[in-house]
Amino acid sequence: MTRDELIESAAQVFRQKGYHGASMEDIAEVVNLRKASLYHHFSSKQEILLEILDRALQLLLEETSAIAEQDISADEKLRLMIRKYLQILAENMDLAAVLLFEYRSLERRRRARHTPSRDKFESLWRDAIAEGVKKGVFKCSDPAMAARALLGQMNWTITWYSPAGAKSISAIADDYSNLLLHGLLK
Amino acid sequence: MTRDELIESAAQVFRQKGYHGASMEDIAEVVNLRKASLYHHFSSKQEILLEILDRALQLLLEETSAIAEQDISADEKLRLMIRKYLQILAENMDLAAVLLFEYRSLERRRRARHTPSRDKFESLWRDAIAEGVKKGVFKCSDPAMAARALLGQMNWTITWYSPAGAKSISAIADDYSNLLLHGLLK
DNA sequence: AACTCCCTACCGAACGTTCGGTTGTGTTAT
DNA sequence: ATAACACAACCGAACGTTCGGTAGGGAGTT
Repeated sequence: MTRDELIESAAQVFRQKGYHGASMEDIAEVVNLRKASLYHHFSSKQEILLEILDRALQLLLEETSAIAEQDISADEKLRLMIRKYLQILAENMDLAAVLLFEYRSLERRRRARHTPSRDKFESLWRDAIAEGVKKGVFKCSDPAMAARALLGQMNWTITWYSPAGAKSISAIADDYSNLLLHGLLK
Repeated sequence: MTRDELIESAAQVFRQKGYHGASMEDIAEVVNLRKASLYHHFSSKQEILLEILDRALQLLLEETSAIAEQDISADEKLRLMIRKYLQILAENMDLAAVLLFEYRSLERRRRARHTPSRDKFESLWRDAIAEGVKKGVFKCSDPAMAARALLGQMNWTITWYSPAGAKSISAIADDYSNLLLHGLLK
């Protein structure tokens, strides 16, 4: 039983029941172990949660920051970042859902350790938009708020998206991009 | 101690700790009662949760549907609905946060009773956008998805908004409206 | 006024259950 | 032999819920 498998299964349980609603026995059941055995791999339930959050954020940070560093037009960059973000979200729905919805279940001290990466991630989007404004391709009075609006609509996707649904992730990404860039008005 | 005060206080605790993370004693403490006394007003913890969700949704549904029925231009209607939605969210942050983030903690049967109102609420937004498309003022290939995108960014606001922050709710509503209608591109 | 009766609101104590976590002992693979 | 891994059994604490009972105020009767 690898650490990654345990993390993945725990994320699945946490996503389904919430952190406090899920017991160590619930997690153990998924991986066919007794709950005592989990303590051979992790020191506490909180450590599992932290590892899920760190891992999920790392996935998102790595791949989107690589795009953010590219030297391409601001609107094209945003399109690519949106697509990549949604892709990772869809490919790691359990991890991502826990990252987005169980953050507050992390106790103070662990949360303090995790938060800097979160801020760094948000600034990635803020900077991408601000860059477009500076270059004269975007008009936007408050890039920080536009970034949060965009992140909000993308994050919320996880509450309704299903791989079995009619729309593929890349189709959703295109819709989001067009909506964000061109708006609703004719 | 009125039922409304209890609901409000319970929402505050649920928002802070999550449904499963909050104990009946936590709630009782806020209203200066013993936990046993709560069972004079409610039959169970689940009933409290359901009542919070119903109440929050009712607030949102009543006021936004009144706007949706008005005979005004599609873009103006959307602006008003966005403003009203965010207003109610901000004025009832505890109730709203529980509605948005603790939905899944509601057990099956109670959830089944609550869900129809949710669907009705979402269709309100979908119809508002579809109406604009039909009248030729919006261009949008998938109104249902645009509605979910909009709801996503508005809902996410509750994760970062603070009444003490720099931006007022109506300023945020204007930003969201402009972004949604005109887009980011110059 | 004095009395009984009832009702709402509340509480202390305890119930059975489940929780996260520990301990000690086996089993397996190197 | 040794280290890694898994297990059964167990612990104290906390959980949601129940129960018997108390305090106090209003209504109705005498």
